[in-house]
Amino acid sequence: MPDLATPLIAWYRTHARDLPWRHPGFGAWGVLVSEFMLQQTPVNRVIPHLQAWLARWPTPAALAADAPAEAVHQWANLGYPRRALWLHRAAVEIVARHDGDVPADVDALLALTGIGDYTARAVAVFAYGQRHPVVDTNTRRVLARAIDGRAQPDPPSRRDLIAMTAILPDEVTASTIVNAATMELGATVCTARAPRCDACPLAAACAWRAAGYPDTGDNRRRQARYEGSDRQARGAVLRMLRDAAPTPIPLAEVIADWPDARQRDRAVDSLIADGLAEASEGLLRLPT
DNA sequence: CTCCAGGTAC
DNA sequence: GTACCGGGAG
Repeated sequence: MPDLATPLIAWYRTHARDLPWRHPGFGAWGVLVSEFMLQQTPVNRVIPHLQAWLARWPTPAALAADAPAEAVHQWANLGYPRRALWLHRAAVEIVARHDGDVPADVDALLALTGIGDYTARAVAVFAYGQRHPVVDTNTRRVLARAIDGRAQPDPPSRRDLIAMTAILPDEVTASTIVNAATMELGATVCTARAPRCDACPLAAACAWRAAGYPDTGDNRRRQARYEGSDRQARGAVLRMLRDAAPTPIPLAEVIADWPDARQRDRAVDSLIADGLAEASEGLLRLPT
């Protein structure tokens, strides 16, 4: 196994982007909120929303004291609005179970709503300085190329955590940097479509490069089309509720001009099932 | 068309 | 293991 940690650390020192959540003292709550927003959403779209969110709710207790509707409304057009609901639930759980302090223990973090393997370890590592493997889509791609010699990673699995652990230095501070540097490399250099291998600190050690950049196939899931999808319909319903909030909307007026009435009804029902909307007396509103 | 600091529930 | 969940930018 080649040493990837040393070149990653050296590269990160000079190439890391200056992102808000990387500033010392940003705080565990700030890190947690940023990680929720960064789930499937690019950095540049997150930053303004993150700052507005933390200005309004500087602590888990502040968010927990407001209605879920406020969280869904503040989430605006970030996408995957269940994350807003989950973040609110997590804040309530943090107040109930941890006296309002974001827990540092991975298992305690995993027990919070909306937090899985990635987010739990990201908070434990980046907010609390612990040594754990932090594995996101960028990390999986870097490891697939540098170690396995494959163009694209397999679908996420527990093996990813083992693979990442294998390249982490024993020393805690260095392991934190390697976690961040691997994600950063995947986000800015070892990208999915047009990697800049001439600028890569791992070029000398990369198995994919050594093999001549073979096209090893692509086992990733294909994303469903968005145009005309149920997701688009849900987004339209929720946007209407946000724009009207706090005023509820008569059910008969909810995206009344949507071309597919069946799909519109399905969208409303699924939003209610997710807890993102509530219906009563013929009116639809954000969750109270 | 593709991609994106994932997680949940079945 | 698979399906589902937004929206914007390239």
